[in-house]
Amino acid sequence: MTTDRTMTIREMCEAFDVTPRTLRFYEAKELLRPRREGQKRLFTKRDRARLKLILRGKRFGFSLEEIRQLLDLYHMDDSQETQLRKTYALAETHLAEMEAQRDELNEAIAELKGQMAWGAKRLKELAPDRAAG
Amino acid sequence: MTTDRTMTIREMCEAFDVTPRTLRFYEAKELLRPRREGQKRLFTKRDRARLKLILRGKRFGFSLEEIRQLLDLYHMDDSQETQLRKTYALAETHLAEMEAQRDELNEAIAELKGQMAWGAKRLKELAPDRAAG
DNA sequence: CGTTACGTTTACGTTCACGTCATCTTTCCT
DNA sequence: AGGAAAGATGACGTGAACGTAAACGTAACG
Repeated sequence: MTTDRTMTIREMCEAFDVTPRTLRFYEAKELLRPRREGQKRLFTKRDRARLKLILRGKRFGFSLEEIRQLLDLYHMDDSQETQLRKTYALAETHLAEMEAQRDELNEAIAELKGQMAWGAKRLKELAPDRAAG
Repeated sequence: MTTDRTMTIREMCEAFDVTPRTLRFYEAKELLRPRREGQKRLFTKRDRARLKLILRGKRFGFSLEEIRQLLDLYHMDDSQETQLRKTYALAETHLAEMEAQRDELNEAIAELKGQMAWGAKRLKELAPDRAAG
């Protein structure tokens, strides 16, 4: 019983803090494929997993088109070997990108901390009594 | 003698792989302030440092407006204490964001590696002879 | 049985971050 | 002097990622 309830568009919006427009837009761009009950969209557990990945991808600065490609990585099912290899290769590229980004991010964090230490020192000089934080 | 040569717009473009339009756009948005020699822009070491930070910020998904705020962090000079405190507070916020992003990125990397391991296994089953990578 | 709430499609509007002309100086070369 | 090369200033165009408004369906509620 894997909490496989289907959700309405409103429920999705509240759960993920997005607008209906956004979900319909993602569907138009083929990032989501909710089932239909008549006209109405029904979002499954699978859709929720994909949406989670989409939003994460966005936070990392990937475009929706890039994300669309990436989504297949998490749904490599019974594709042909050729397709599977292509997908795998794409995954390697993106993995490298993400690791590079993480490393650069760590550098940036270190630099920023350095600047803040300098700022804290200056604040301390200006007002030795009131703490800096 | 800190390599403090000023550079023309073309030299900047080649050095950072951007277009003239981009540099003029950043200036219009007050992210850069090159000096002028008559009409012509002259980019100093300081401008180069700022541009580097701008491009990095972009890779991390910050908007130009956010980046503009952040740039002050690296140029906290002789501002008033009040201003310095505000800047410092902003830095703390951004630092937290960046650390959160790094952590999430690490998670995502781990997940992706997991998926790739699964894919590699499937490829191995399909063709035990040809290696996967 | 009206209206309120939720859902749909279609279509035009908007913001960000530039790209792409068109048109003008300034400068350097022959 | 004539002309290409580099730089400048508008002004309009563009792609991505939605926002927003109009017009419609339908299902439940008082």
